[in-house]
Amino acid sequence: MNYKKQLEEYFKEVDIRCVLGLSIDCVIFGFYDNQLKVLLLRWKQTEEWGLPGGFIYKSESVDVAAQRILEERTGIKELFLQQFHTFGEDVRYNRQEISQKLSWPDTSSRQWPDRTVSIGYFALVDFSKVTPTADFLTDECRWWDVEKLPSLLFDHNHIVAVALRTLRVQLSWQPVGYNLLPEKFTMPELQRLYETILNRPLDPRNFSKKMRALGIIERLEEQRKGGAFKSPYLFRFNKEKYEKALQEGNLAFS
Amino acid sequence: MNYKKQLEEYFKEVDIRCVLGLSIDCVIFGFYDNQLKVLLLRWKQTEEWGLPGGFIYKSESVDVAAQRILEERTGIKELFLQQFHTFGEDVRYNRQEISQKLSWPDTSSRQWPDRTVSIGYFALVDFSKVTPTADFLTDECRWWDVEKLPSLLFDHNHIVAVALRTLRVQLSWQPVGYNLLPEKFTMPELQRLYETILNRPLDPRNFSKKMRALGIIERLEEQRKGGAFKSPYLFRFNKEKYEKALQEGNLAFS
DNA sequence: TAAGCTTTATGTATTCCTTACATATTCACT
DNA sequence: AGTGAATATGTAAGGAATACATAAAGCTTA
Repeated sequence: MNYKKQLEEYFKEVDIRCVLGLSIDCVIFGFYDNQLKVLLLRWKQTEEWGLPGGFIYKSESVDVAAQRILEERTGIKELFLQQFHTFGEDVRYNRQEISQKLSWPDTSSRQWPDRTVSIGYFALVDFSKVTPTADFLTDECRWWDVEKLPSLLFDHNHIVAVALRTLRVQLSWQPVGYNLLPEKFTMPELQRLYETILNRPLDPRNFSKKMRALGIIERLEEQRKGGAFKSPYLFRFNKEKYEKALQEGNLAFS
Repeated sequence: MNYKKQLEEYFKEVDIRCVLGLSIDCVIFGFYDNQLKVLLLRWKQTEEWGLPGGFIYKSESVDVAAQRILEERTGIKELFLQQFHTFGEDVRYNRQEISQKLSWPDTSSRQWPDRTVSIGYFALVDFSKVTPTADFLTDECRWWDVEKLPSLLFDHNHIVAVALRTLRVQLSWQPVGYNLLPEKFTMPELQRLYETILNRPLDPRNFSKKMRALGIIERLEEQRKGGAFKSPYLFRFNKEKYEKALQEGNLAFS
């Protein structure tokens, strides 16, 4: 089988070029249709889904590896990317089960150690800018509603849960959410984003007041037409003001 | 030289028993004399200081390894211990320089890869409960004022800086500071702790009000005698109330 | 083209939290 | 008994968070 051969080659390459026993897993968040989405890959010739991930070259910074993996496996460049936790349980998952599910070739000749420690990164991306594309290891790549994930490979459900918790905490600290929206967005869109991530309804008057008080977004004259209702104004995130507010410490959101 | 032999043996053991290319570094914070302290070790036959650290057994959870290392190298059990960052730069430090400084034996025969990725943990301990003790790799173990650290081995100054930043953020989020104080403490002691970590003065009336409003400490009838001044009341941290407040989300401190 | 439906935009009163600020008290020491 | 040093504490003002309701806009469709 061609794929199996490819996989063997890949593992051989990894064993030679990469740091043994370490991997990177990326939780890529996007926002669409008022839902927080996660980008998942379906492994070739299986119905098994998992997070995009990969390995670290022997003389490569882990941060750079995370960026590279993200780019290799999703085509996304320049995004909000942050390390959030390193997963080092002694038993992260049933290795035999995984090997079976993915029809992995016999790995007994590999250099790879029994246990893999994985460094978790999460990314926030503009949903509209991503074209999910499967790569040589996978048959399919698509967004999944974070609330409706299937049972994932490895300990990836757990990793997503930790990433999500981290995202929630971060959102209360600094307005990272902008990274999930296109350049121009409306106030209701922003509110939906917050409501979705924080998982609770927010009052539109208070939300608008608070967001505008932060002084890091600016209202454009443009409005978004097309809906069967009053056209909302468009806003834009102002990075300079954001950096300034960051330095001055006026950034908390509760 | 006996020590050099010991070191060789140790490295050999590590190569056999431990996960290759991964290490753990612990930043142990204590509080004394109104100063935030960090526990450092001086390597044998050198004047070089570094963080306590170690390696992970092949089938050991990284969290457990961190606890074990802490216990092995400081005698401390049961403490607040938390993973805060994984350091995976391609060049974390000048390896040759380190090898020279520590008079390491020739390591060319080792299994160990060129680059080590280190998982950082920070610990908060009751200063009075720790008896700094050097181990077989070190000549001396003592507390250093976090503001007056010497130039440390590896990238340990950087690791301490990141740990400190994390601690500051955490302190604004939840009252982790209790872990740095003995069971009974006075309000001024608690205030000094916060002032030290946050690096700014706080108003005693407001501080007391706020702390008591959190509802997680209780005032005892006891007072601390001995100073040439009004005896302060003793307080105790109430863990049950704390857990409850945590669940209800009433824990932020700004 | 008018009515209807849906969504957006917005102000005010109340409460709560944060901040600023000064003095009386206690205890040991002399 | 007086002194010095640290502790304990209340109140007023300002700012932020919350609760709450209605008018206007834009498309649909009758």
